[in-house]
Amino acid sequence: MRYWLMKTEPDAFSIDDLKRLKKDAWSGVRNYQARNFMKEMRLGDLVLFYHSSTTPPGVAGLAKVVALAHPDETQFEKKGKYFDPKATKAKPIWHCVDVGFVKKFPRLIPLDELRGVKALKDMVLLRRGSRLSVQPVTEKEFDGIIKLSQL
DNA sequence: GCCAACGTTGGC
DNA sequence: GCCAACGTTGGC
Repeated sequence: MRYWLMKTEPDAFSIDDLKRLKKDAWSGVRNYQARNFMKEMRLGDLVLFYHSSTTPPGVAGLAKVVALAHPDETQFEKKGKYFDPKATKAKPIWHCVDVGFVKKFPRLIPLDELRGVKALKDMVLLRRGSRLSVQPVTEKEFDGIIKLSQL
């Protein structure tokens, strides 16, 4: 079992949206590194659900991988924001996993609070200039965040 | 294959 | 809205 963190702007898709839909495809990722991490995901992997561009930004809840990486349909939608003219059905470029709702944390854990926690000091999220929207998280980091969520 | 220009991310 | 960081594009 591995652990991950995935960022989203809650105006576009929030933990409450996932709760309502129960599960959804994590479409729209257009960064190769982030895509490659999704390809590594296995069923049941747990995902920290991160809200970005909010005041404050932070970890909002927990999701899990419910479908392995598959072609991201939005790359084929000509009128869509995520259309990629280089992609074909035979040779898709972008893939995404499906994530299922697990829980919304009783409180949002602000980014600023994560910075102060020793066990989290090496988190990808906290590295300077890390804009990666899909990131691996170590078990130690994951456990640390779960603990914080219960404070 | 270099690298300048450009676009995007995301905290502040 | 600003801007630092950094990925991508495209001319050469």
